[in-house]
Amino acid sequence: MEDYASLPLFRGISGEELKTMLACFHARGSAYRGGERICEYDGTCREVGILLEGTARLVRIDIAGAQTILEHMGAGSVFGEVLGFTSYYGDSVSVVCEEDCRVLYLEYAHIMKRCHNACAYHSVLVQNMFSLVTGQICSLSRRVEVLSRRSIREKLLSYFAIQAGERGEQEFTLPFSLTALADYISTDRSAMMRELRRLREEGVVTVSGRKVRLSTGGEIQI
Amino acid sequence: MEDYASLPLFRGISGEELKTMLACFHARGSAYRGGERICEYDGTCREVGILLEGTARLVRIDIAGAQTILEHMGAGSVFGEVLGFTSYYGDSVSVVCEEDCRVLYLEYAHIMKRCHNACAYHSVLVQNMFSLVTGQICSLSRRVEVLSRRSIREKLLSYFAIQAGERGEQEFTLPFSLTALADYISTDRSAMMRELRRLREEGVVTVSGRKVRLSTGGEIQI
DNA sequence: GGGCGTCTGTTGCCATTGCAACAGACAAGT
DNA sequence: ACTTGTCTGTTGCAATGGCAACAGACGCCC
Repeated sequence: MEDYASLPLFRGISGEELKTMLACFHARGSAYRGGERICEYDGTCREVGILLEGTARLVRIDIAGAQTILEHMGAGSVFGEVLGFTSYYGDSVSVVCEEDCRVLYLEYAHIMKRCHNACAYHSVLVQNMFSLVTGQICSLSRRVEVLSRRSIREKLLSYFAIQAGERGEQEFTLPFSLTALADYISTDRSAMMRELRRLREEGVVTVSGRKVRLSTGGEIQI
Repeated sequence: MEDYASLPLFRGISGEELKTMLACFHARGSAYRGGERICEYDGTCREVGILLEGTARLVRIDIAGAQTILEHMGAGSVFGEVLGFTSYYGDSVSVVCEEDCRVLYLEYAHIMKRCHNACAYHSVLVQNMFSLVTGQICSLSRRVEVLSRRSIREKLLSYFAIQAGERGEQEFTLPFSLTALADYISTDRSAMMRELRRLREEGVVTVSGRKVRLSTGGEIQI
């Protein structure tokens, strides 16, 4: 049974009940190594994946080969084509493993249909899934908030402010490498480094490695 | 009872049952005029709104007064602070009425809790809500797809390609004014007009008013 | 140790873009 | 008819940012 019960998706569901549910949903597990492609959104995938262990990213690769990270995922994250991301015109969207992953798959149709077994906690699962998806909206809207800024400086400050706000502190550690951060805010890495240096010189932020500290009042002087 | 049954949120729920459910959820209606603020995401709103009639937009206004449209909503759209959007640090997020609106509010807590009345279609409602929220993810991720392009030209072509793809045609009508489009892709309006003219001169697109036509193969030559 | 890959950090150059400041078209309201 | 507001369309100018092309640091594997 493992420790499924500790996953957000199964919160409030007893271990016994979960066991029968997983069978009912045709649950299956898989493991992946770093760099491997977990799945591709090509219109055929009708399952929902739950990341049990490891980290992964949802990336879009366009015709020219340019990559965009759509989402970062850690343990407990859910993904799946049915959850709203779609690919367009030669662009490919796929989930790629970063650190070695273990994934649990559930059939979407079984989650959504009224189950003829009428598992007692079926609706609890749907509600949990709902709150996970809501969390995705939250992180996507944060991304839009950052991307909609006009200059690199504003993008950085907006991103830093959001991070600091989530932690409730003026200091935090980036969940990214700086290279990935440039990707996240969709700018040229060297241009971002340049701007980062200016921010440092002006004393707005202190950056060392992945540690970032906003100077007091730093979030006001946009 | 009106025509609630035709709303995506209530799909599959019979009129009689819906009546008792609405009472159970403490549903209430409101009407708004164009330009009015429907609600503000200030941490106090625990309801889900369903747009019955009219159009509205979800906008963020930052400290400097700059507006960003986070979402466009038509009849059937759901909104609410509990659905994932949040505001940060003096930025205000609110739903603003465009065309005169009628809105139905449901209490989020009642939707999510297992109802002691055990309405038969409670879980259908949750599932419908789930698919609406999934649709929001879809539109947000499209927005990210557009915003993550580096140049105005790429943003426009990416946006056009997505629109054309949704309609399944090379010609379509913008749901926006050009001014709002510049806002959507987060660039300076005049710079966008300039780029639009270049695209027109190069024969990549034909733009007249809000009608846009992509030249055949136009979506390839990014 | 040597090779490989990824990440950080830097610089010069030029196209792109944001900004300010226009002007005309059009609709709605008084 | 006049005002008001919003939308479209344009231009000059300055600065921002993207690109190419570096070099050093670090970890990993053979």
